[in-house]
Amino acid sequence: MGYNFLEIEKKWQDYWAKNQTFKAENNSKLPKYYVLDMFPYPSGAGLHVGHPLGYIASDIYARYKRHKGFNVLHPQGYDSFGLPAEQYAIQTGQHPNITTQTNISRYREQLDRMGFSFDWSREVRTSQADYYKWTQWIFLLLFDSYYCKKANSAKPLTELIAHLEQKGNQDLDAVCDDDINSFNSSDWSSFTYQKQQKILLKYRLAYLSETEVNWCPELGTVLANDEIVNGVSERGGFQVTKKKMKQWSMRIGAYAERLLQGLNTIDWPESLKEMQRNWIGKSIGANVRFDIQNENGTIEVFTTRPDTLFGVTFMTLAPEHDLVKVITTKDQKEEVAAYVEASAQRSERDRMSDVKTISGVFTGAYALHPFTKQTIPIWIGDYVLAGYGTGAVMAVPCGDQRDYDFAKHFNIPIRNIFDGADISKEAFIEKGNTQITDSEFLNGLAYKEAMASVIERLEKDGSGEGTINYRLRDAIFSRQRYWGEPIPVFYKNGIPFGLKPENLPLTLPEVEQYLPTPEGAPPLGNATSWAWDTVSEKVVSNSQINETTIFPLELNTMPGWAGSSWYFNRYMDSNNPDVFVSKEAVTYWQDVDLYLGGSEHATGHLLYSRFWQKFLFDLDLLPVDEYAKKLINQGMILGSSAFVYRKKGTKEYISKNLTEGIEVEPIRVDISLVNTSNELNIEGLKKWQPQFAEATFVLEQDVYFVGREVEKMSKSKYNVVSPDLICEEYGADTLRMYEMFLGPLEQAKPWNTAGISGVHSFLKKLWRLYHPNDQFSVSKEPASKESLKSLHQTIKKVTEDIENFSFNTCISSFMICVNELTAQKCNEKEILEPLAVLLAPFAAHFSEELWQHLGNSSSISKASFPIYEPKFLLESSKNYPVSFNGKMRFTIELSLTLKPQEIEELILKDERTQQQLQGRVPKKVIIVLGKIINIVG
RNA sequence: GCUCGAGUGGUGGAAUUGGUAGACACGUUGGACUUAAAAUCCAAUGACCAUUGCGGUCGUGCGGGUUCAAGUCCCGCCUCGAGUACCA
Repeated sequence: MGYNFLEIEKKWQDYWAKNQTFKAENNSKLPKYYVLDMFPYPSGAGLHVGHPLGYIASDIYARYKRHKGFNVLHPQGYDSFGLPAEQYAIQTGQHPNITTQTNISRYREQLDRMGFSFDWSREVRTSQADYYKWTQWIFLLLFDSYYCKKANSAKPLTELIAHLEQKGNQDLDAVCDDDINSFNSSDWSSFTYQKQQKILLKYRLAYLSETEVNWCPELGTVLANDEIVNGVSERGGFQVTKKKMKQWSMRIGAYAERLLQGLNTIDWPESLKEMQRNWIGKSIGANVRFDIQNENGTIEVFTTRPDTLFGVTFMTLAPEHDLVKVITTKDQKEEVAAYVEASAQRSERDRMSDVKTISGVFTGAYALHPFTKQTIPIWIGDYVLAGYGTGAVMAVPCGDQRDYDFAKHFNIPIRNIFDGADISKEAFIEKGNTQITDSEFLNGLAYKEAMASVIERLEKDGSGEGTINYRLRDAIFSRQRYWGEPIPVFYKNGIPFGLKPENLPLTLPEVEQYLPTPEGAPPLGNATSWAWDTVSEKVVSNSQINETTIFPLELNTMPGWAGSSWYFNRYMDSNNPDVFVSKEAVTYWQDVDLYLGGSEHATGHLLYSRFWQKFLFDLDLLPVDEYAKKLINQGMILGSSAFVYRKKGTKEYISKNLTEGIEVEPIRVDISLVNTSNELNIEGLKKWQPQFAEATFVLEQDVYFVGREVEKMSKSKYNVVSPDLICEEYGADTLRMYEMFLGPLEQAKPWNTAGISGVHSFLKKLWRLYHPNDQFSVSKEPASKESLKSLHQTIKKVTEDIENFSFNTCISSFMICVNELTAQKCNEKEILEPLAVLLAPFAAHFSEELWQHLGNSSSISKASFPIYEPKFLLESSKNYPVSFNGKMRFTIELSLTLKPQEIEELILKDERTQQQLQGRVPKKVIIVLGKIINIVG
């Protein structure tokens, strides 16, 4: 009996499940460690070999930490609301819940097969009412909070109301919509209840607003930017238009600065932090107000270069800017109207893809320079975006390339205010030490001082102030979809009210049709009985509501990121029906110590979840305001698609190396029809799809060679490799180790089974070493010095490498160790015992089996990790190996005069060397001119 | 365009952060065992030259530089990947 992985793996998976080996306790004297994976969306295609990469890595670390004496929380769950299940429901009428359940069971089966040490007793599913109850609850908290800039924290809305009652909105420093007029306390009390609620909505962190969205009439839904390809919907290819809609939004902008600063406190990949920084897009500058000539009012602009204020020769407004209508002169009216109309027609995609075309039109109006009072022509141009800054810019052609191009195009004069700069060809955009000239009080100053000076002056004159702008937009929270969390809100006279928390969850109703209603309302509009039996009661219980009336519920659902923005906290206490997470649980677990997931979530999930965490922290519901101390992005495992080449317009397929000079269309074929030498199974292909049944093949050396291309693994590309087949053929332990051996964790790499036999034979080799004649056998004799040296070298290397998440080199170390032990014919218990524990995080089932053979009755996961003891390496070293750089002539000459003894003396004498060595034996000493230059060891 | 990241044998990838480049594995070649195959084990394997021995020369995308010493640091390019896109 050899290494029977199928039997061993089944046995231990059953054992772990039965004994709940990996259940984490919420109270323990052990230090805690929380290892989290980004939970998967259970898609119909099942897992492919790319999915488990991160799970394997986190599982290795979680198991390692258990051996190191930590109480490890390593949970898993499902992000189970989402579009594919809904699409499937639309096509087939099957309830998304059924699809989701089926997919989850399949995922669970696959995950179990790989031997992950998840604590399944804490599983969460975002689509389950006992989970989304709390998602809705958090929504209500956001709805009932505002952001106080003075405290730099979210606060309950009741505090805002108290302030408004006392002082109106005077002396209030809160984040809000920008269309609020000022009022005092008596104004406030004179407002109708209706009006008061409207004002409050402008402060709530979850608020309703008119937002421009990508509307697809055919699909009856709003699309995200990445669901639109070339101006039409990705799904179906339908026309997409701009539409203003009332949408729920989240004031994530209030947290922009804290989200930015928080990045400095967490150990996340620098590239990911950089992405978030860019996404938040902080820019420091000034708002400057220009009076309009012959007109009441001002134009406010945002600029990052207030130092160039004297270089302004025109201004540009976004076509959508409110003032356009007001200031345009009679003469220009027609032209301006036409331009505004034209740019409204252009989709954002158009405007983006066509950055080179310069367009604009003069309004006929003039602004006045705040200092010189000179007149400045006001233009309209679509290179200015309504949504950023103030929707208007002061154009400084000498210092900004776009302004420069615009000025050149329309023959607007350019003023050079940079001393000695050449602006004959392009703008001078450096911010260095170049002095500014021709700028009154700024003359002779450079960028930095000029900035400060201008801002000071603007603030004194009241025509502007230093300010900070963020690119980060508030996040739209409404989706016109069925398969998502219902938003727990109802309307009275158009004013939204939150349900009472005790009435949650507001469950998703049954509908006949998953499509929008004929009137264009979201799918929830199809619910005939929704809630009115169950919810009307709850609605009525709200004190503000007239009890006899029933009010409409919100028909939109929440976006995909709602449920995933707080799930990591739920795991800490996932079965608690009374709170989203208990104080005790969160006090013990605090935060995630290690979070693993893909970098594609950089500006989505990973930003929104940080936002919710900070919000819940502000309300004193969580102890920390960053939830993940360390994050690692595992690289994607890519597929290697196979292509056949059809000669254009024929049914003739040409082997890869013969296609040169022939016009061919590459067609993807299923990779199971291709072997590792890229030879095609032609008979298989003919059966695979009818289009190939009649095909003829042009071969080279009697075989058809396919082309290969590395791309994302996907069902539609026929390049998916399932882990089940690998487990069948080699076992889960081999799969786990091979995926790690493939290369560095963070790196993207194509899947390739070529090397898997190496990892598999490593396990077989180790198995054989302790199963001579197919019987388990260990020697009780003390181990040889050589074996101990091999073992401790491996302990040292593996421990270091696990800590650095360098799992690929760990596996190399194991292989070296086993090769050495085999060569020494070592089979001592003294070696095997620690080696089994060392290997346990990687080959979990394999180690359990050996552990049992060694006579242990409990799981190896309770064993403590072996400790490296330097003495085993020291004892076996007798001499200092010394090397010299053979290329250096004088080095050789000197070394010739030094005998090994003298070198040893030199080493012992040198204080710095001794410090550096700290008792270790040097591997190598570099000596130049009789001085120790460097020691390696 | 801008911002990050990466370029090492036939292949995946190591290299203790400036110290013998190519660990480990795949593949290839040769050998052992076997009637044979599978499995297993042993040896060779960066390139070129010399192989009657020792060996020698060149080599980490390209061109420079710093250093006793550079895959690693600095300057200038080239190629690929990711993110972002008129952000004032």
